[in-house]
Amino acid sequence: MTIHLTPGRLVTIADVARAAGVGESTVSRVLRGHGSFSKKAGERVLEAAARLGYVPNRLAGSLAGNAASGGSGLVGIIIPSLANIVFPDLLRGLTGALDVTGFQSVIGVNDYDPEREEALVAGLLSWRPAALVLTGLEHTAATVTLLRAAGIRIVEMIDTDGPGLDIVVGFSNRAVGHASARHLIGRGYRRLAYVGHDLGRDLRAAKRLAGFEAALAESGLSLHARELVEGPSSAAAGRAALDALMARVPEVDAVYFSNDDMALGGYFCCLGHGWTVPDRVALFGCHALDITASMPQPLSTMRTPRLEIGRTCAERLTAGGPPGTVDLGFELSEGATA
Amino acid sequence: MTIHLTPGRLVTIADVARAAGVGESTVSRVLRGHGSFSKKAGERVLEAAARLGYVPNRLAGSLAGNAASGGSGLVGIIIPSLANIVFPDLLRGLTGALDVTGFQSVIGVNDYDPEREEALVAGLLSWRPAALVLTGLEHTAATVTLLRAAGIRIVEMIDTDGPGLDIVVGFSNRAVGHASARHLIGRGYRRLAYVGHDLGRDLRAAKRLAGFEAALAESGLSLHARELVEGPSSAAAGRAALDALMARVPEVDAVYFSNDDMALGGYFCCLGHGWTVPDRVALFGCHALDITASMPQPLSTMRTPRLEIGRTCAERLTAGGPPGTVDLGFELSEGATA
DNA sequence: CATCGGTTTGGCAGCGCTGCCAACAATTTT
DNA sequence: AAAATTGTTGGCAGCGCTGCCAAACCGATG
Repeated sequence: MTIHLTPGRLVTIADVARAAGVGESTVSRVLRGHGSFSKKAGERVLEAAARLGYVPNRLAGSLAGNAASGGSGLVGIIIPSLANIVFPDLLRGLTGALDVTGFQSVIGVNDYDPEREEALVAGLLSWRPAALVLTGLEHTAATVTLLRAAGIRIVEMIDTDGPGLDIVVGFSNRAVGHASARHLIGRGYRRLAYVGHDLGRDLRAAKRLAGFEAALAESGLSLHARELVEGPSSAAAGRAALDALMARVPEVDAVYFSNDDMALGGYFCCLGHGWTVPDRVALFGCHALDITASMPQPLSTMRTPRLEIGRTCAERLTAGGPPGTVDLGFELSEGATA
Repeated sequence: MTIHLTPGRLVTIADVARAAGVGESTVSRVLRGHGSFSKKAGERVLEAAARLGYVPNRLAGSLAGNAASGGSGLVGIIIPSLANIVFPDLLRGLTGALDVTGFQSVIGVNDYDPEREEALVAGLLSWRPAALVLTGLEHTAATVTLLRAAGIRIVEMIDTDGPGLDIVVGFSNRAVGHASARHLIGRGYRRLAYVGHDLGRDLRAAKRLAGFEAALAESGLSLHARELVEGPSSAAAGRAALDALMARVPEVDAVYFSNDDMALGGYFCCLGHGWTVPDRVALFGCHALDITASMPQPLSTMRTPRLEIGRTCAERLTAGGPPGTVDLGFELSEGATA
């Protein structure tokens, strides 16, 4: 049982109406700047609301007003993780743009688990959000059913490799992997390895690897080795994995990492062993995290437009345009490690 | 039996009641497992709800139940930034623990701006959250008024250096700074400098510096130099700042950074210059970010219990205990850079 | 002074749900 | 067999707000 610091009822629109000597509807009109009202009524309402410390109850507002039509002014957001700065970046873009338009963000974290996503979608829908933002294109059948029945805008962000439900904003992870391989091949590397984290869960990383391998195949090459670690991406995992990989297949001349934090760990591994980068081994990451630009040798990686993705999601959601995919692309960050 | 629904309208409890051949209250009772109902009624309701794809409307539920009972099942969270992994970590602890108890998190980011925090508090309160979680102890007078009037649980997290409004969960930033200085002094460093970011905005960092300087004073020392950069903490800022600092006051033998990411940037600076750490200059950070544990020389820093803070906030919020401060402390992460 | 277009206003019916209560059914007790 | 007990059930009044509508009001016009 929650202890209330101050007892009693909160101030309602009826209280304000009484205090201002007007009707409830007038208060509502004044407070939302909707419809017409006299200057005098406006002043009295504003004064009374301020004096009483009125805070509108959007729960009630949403129930009454938009029940059938629009939505509640809440936008549900589901991301797979908060541990990898990539997702807070998306969130940053989203909340920044959403705030401006008066929407609040309700977030859920599904730990890369589709079942968990399903539960979160159901939970979020119960708040009758104006829209839902999901990460990636892969969802359970039940999730899709829920989403379809909800009748609201859906955005799937980050990944454009496949059909979306409504609006899709991101970039092609396959193309990122492909371009990364092209870059490494262009630099003359031939014994390429992959170091990554849990591919069964991080499907975007899996798509990047698929694109990477496809590009290799086009050049008559194939992946020389791979080292996968359990669990999420991290510098520690990247360091340990590169360590194991190089012990096992020392002839590897370039490594593609699933993520910049993995690659940073790899770089630390090289520093620890005294290996020169990129001569002993070249390193290539993904996402261009801020940190990796400050390395003594800036990491060679792909800059993905995470903030813009978030921002664009918010815009499309509120703009009311047609469904479709927005590909925001990516950009080589040349660096000095590959 | 086929139920005809008006297109556009979502399934309501009344639809389920009709389909199951029971009353609305029975549906409500079954769906929430509240009160008593027969096994048969339970089955029919569950079947009908599943068949129709019923998703409860918590907006309506909260409105109805809110009068006496406590809150909407929404918890508002305000953090200063998403760019620094410290705050996503807090969020992770919070949402993780909140999810389990059926609460949803509504988040706001105030960019270290108290005015913005005030606006966010007002906005969040309009959703009648069951509780509000803020970062730090410093708020505008208007924010405090709003918070007091809201009559809900308030948690202020991360900082325990001062009086809180209700529940406070965190650690003493002053003590962190103090202990960091003690460590450096104990190691024999005497020409200590500080490298930090915008202190006017990040008040916790300012408190750490105050504690640091206090410890120096106790040992008859004082800060030998300081280098402050505009804007938020980042590796790039740390690198640039250490660079500038060492050019200006090369005799410095140890540097205390406002944050681990700044310290990481400092380490990169040293690597770039070929300075041995800690012999040429010792580095000490704050927060023990995962990344810094994987450095060739693990960073010397203070581990702050961010996940636990988030988790504890969630627990206290839902537990209904008395107001008070929970100091979760911190821990030296000895590392090899100081 | 009655009439008229326009503006301003308050009352009231919901929005979907829950809590309460009275009614009813299914037991058990006497 | 009647009474007392326990277990179920549906109806209905709100929760605070908004949208709609008819009424009241305004100055200006004929």
